[in-house]
Amino acid sequence: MVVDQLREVELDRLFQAFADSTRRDIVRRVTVGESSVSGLAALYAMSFAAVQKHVAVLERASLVTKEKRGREQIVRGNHEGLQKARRLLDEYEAIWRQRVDRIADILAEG
Amino acid sequence: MVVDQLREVELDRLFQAFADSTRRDIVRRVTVGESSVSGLAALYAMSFAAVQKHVAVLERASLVTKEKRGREQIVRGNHEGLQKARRLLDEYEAIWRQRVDRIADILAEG
DNA sequence: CTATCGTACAACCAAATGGTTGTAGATCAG
DNA sequence: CTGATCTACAACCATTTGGTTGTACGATAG
Repeated sequence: MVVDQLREVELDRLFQAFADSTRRDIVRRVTVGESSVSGLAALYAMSFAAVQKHVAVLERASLVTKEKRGREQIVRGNHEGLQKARRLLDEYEAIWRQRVDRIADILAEG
Repeated sequence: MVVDQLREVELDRLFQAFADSTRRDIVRRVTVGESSVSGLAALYAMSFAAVQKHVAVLERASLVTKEKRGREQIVRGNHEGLQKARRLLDEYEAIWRQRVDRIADILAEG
């Protein structure tokens, strides 16, 4: 399925975005309350440009949105991306539970 | 906290492991039913060594276990790693919900 | 015993990642 | 207007990643 290829790329980006502790921290912070890019940059021991790149990665993964306000760029958490990741892991868990149930069935038969 | 640094590295590995569609597929398959490394390798349009590396990444992330059986190496899904990832995303969702609730409270007051 | 199978691992390569510095354009404060 | 602030983006660099091929070795089948 062609559609699923898109979905796979989307998931690649999603999990890739989560695979860095600075980015996870940014998601946490902007979910609690919005912040400018420079506001975020002040929190980490790295350059502004580095933080800017992290925000860009999160934006591409739909985990965060950016909105211009004056000369600042306001970053906010985006629930949708989060839900997508959770839903996938839920699927995996469901598969796992099915397997456990099947084994339980086999044991019950024996 | 020093302990949390370990946890962060662990999470890096976990999400990094999920950030590849081949690896997600492997997790799905070996969760449904165990498989040898060569059995898995036969499924994908890449070399045995490449699949071997993917399995190693999953093993390091505790998403999969390997066990020698004769000359084969049997790969199985590991529920623990999956749960860890889900729990983290649950945390994020909880933070989000708190925020939404807070906004709802503010609106209720107004 | 010998050939084959399944695995491990090293060496190599191209591309992506995570960081840097530097330059330049808006926007705001005084 | 001038200077400071916030952002964007390019160029560069080291390391990691995802793939390859080739070699070696234990376990199994005939």
